[in-house]
Amino acid sequence: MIGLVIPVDGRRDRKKRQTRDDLIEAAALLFSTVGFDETTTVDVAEAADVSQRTLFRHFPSKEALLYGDMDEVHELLRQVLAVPSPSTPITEVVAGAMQAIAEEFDRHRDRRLMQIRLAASTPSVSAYSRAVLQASWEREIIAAVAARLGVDPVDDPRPEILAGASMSALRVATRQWTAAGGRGSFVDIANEAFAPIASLAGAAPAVRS
Amino acid sequence: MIGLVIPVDGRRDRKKRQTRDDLIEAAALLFSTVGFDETTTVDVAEAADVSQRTLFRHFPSKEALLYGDMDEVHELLRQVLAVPSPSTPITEVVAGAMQAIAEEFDRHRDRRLMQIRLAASTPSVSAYSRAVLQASWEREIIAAVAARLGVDPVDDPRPEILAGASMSALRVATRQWTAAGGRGSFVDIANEAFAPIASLAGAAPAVRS
DNA sequence: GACCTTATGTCAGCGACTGACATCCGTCAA
DNA sequence: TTGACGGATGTCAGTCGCTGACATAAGGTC
Repeated sequence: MIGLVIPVDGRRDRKKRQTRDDLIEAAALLFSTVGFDETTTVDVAEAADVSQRTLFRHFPSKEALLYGDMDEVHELLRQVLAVPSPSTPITEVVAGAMQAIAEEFDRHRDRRLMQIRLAASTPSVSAYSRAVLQASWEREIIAAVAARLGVDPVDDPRPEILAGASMSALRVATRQWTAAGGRGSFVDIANEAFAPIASLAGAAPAVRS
Repeated sequence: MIGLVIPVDGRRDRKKRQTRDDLIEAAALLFSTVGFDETTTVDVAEAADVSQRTLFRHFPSKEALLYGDMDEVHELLRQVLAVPSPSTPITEVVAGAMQAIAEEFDRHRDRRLMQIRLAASTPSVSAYSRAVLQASWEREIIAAVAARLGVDPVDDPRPEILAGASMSALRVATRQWTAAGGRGSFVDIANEAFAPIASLAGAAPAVRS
């Protein structure tokens, strides 16, 4: 009976969530079978049995629709990066972020592989992945590293450099993962790609002039 | 008379080049005064006294039009990164690339500042800058570093990590530059942002397992 | 001067995305 | 239960980036 104490989202919110999920699933199916550019947003809307206008009320763009289930990754990142202990080496802070993302990718292997493959073959998707998704993850990492170092990320370039390096390692890992046909643990691949950064502990001294 | 030996581009090529330049200049003026989103491609085409169709024969997108003069930067990069001496530390390879880009930005200060400001305020421009422009520079750096290390950039993540870190430093520098109102030497700002990477010489051991 | 090439104009059209308005249906209070 | 409110959706018309197809004009070549 405990669960009932919490007023679970009402029917309205559930229905909204449902159409959103329907759209994401319909898009995933069509994009992966027909192709991203070959599928129109009207196609997706009809497959989800809603109007195109509704689709664009739920997602700001066709690309955002493809990555509609990425909120989870962002939320995970935020949790993992929250309150980094002042004694934690910064390389471990970013390593934790990489680990969290990689584990999530392993958990949703098929979906993530599909998205990575589409990004590799479709320029607009690739741009969105880099400039919107990865950039937002990067900002989380920058904020966390800056907080851990006690510096202002606008003045001190180190948080952003470290975050950028990590995102590069992540991109290498995803490329290797798909090259291997998605076989094996992505966590392992990501860890190896991240190794050159992990081994930097203690490097990168202060740069104040 | 020596110059005449070289068959300078004929009238046709000169005219083509001219309309291309006209489009770039018309776009720069309109984008910086009216705004990027507020200016239509038809507006730019008319300001350059050509048809919209001609505009899209010269540039693949509105964003590419804004950055129509970036070929030079890419060409510069390619030259600076060509044939890195086997004795050059890799941090100096990327430092040279950063230096080349920064000097070019100082040479075309006003134009670059305008582009950076538009990227900071317009999402689609920001995405293009990151995912197309910077990504292409990154690829040049990756190739050069990989060649210098004698490794395959698909297997070894270090070239891409180093390139990604450099691009992050560049982004920090451009942000600091515009925050300072574009005053001062961008080369100096870029050098300082790059310092944490420059001081890594010798770090990042091999990662082969 | 005839012939091919190529840059440009014109036109029609597709598809992503948006504002405006109507409608329908949860929600909640009377 | 009912009725009022609000938010989710549908419909419609429109803007704008971008493209294919075809015609034209001008440059380059023999």
